[in-house]
Amino acid sequence: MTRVEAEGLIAHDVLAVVLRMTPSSPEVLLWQRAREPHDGRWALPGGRLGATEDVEASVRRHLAEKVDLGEVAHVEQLSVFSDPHRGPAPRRVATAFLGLVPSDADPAVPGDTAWHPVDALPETAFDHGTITTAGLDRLRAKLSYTNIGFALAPEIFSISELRGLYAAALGHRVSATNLQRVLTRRGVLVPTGSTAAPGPSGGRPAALFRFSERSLRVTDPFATLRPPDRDC
Amino acid sequence: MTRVEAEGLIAHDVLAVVLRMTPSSPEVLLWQRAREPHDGRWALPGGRLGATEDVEASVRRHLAEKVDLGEVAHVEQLSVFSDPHRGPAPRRVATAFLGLVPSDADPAVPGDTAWHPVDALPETAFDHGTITTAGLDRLRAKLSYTNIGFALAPEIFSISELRGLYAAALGHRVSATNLQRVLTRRGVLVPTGSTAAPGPSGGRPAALFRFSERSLRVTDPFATLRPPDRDC
DNA sequence: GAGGTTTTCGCCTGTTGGTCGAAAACAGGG
DNA sequence: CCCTGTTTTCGACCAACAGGCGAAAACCTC
Repeated sequence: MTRVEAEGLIAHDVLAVVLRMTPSSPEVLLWQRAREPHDGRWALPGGRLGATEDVEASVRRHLAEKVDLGEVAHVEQLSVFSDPHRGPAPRRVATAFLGLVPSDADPAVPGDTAWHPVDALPETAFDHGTITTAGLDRLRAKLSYTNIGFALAPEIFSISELRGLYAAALGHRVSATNLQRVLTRRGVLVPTGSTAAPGPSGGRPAALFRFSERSLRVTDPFATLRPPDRDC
Repeated sequence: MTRVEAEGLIAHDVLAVVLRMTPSSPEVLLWQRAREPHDGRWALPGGRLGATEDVEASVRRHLAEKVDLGEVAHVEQLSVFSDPHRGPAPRRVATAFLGLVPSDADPAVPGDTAWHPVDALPETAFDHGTITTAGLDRLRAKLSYTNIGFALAPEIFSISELRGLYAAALGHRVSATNLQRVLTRRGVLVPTGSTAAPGPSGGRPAALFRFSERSLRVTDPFATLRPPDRDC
């Protein structure tokens, strides 16, 4: 046992599951390792926690090396991964984050970095496959009771586009009727008044919407067992 | 800068917000520090992450020093607290957990340890007040869409007792009618068939219930925007 | 203008949660 | 033994909400 291990000092990493929706499937941002351990495998972006930053600042700093931070619309903490055998020695503890990139953004990425559909991941390094799944699960859950869709969608979009994004994230079909009604009733979606140009094969032009807020908010009906009389 | 700081090695602690419901208010388990820093202030139970354990195993180990682990019905990870200035140097990162103790348990605790109502906390050490609030917020949210009440209630209980626990945790009155209907419909509550003895002033004897499962489960209606046809 | 395509909107239905009041089941006192 | 007070339970009603369907609207090309 080395001196630092005896003192209980541990290397702390931050990692980000950065997701983007495509018409067919969610994609996660991975980079290919070029050295041992796990040479050649694909890993989540991240790196060491610095001495003067908290974990969120750290993950943003490391993310900036792989993707334009302006394109990342939302970042939130996921969970700590600390199994002593999650990687080869020496031991490393990682705080994982979820990052979301709107579907219309196509940020430039370094040569070792690429988007991979989550249902056909390459061989991943360490426990990064598990962490990716945890990120997607979190997104799916929050789509139901928050306005987190703002981080997947362009500024302006039609209900059809939004339905495609929700369907890709959730993995099942979504009713456009219901989606519009639920999100507008909750006040997360507001009409812009303008309409999009119809497609090449015609069709009624789609009304365009935007999210009322572009930061995370939990919507009301989340809380069953409410206080009486709507107050407290 | 010392050698270990240059290497990015950081002390990692685990902390637990252990909550218990009383008729008047939630209580959190705190112990009084007997040395600097923050000598005399009250702190959450916890300690260093060991070399051969993950964070959950670690928090259970440290918790066992303060309270009988058999009385802790549920433990889950909350969040990482990593502000470089959350305490005096040297820097420490902490993974916080939420622990729940049923209301009928009254575990023996060491002399430096005591339960404190969360609405009248003593002067707390470091950021432990903030962490306590985060724990209570998590509990309140999960009461709505999971069966987490199992960790607050005795094995067998009446609806009135359960209503008291929910009211204490949520901070507002709860309808007994609605609570019973919602929880039984979701299948988290099942009647035992037996009834309790009436109180000293009479009254109809209360039917007794128990939770169908004593491990965390997310209940269905949580997911709005369901897949079509109830399948998929 | 006719036919095809896409989106939008109104209507209906089943489920859920909130509220209220009546009824049930007990104790104690006259 | 009946009446009152107390506590719990249950049924009924209502409002809000999500899911589904089909008609209508608004565009295209031919």
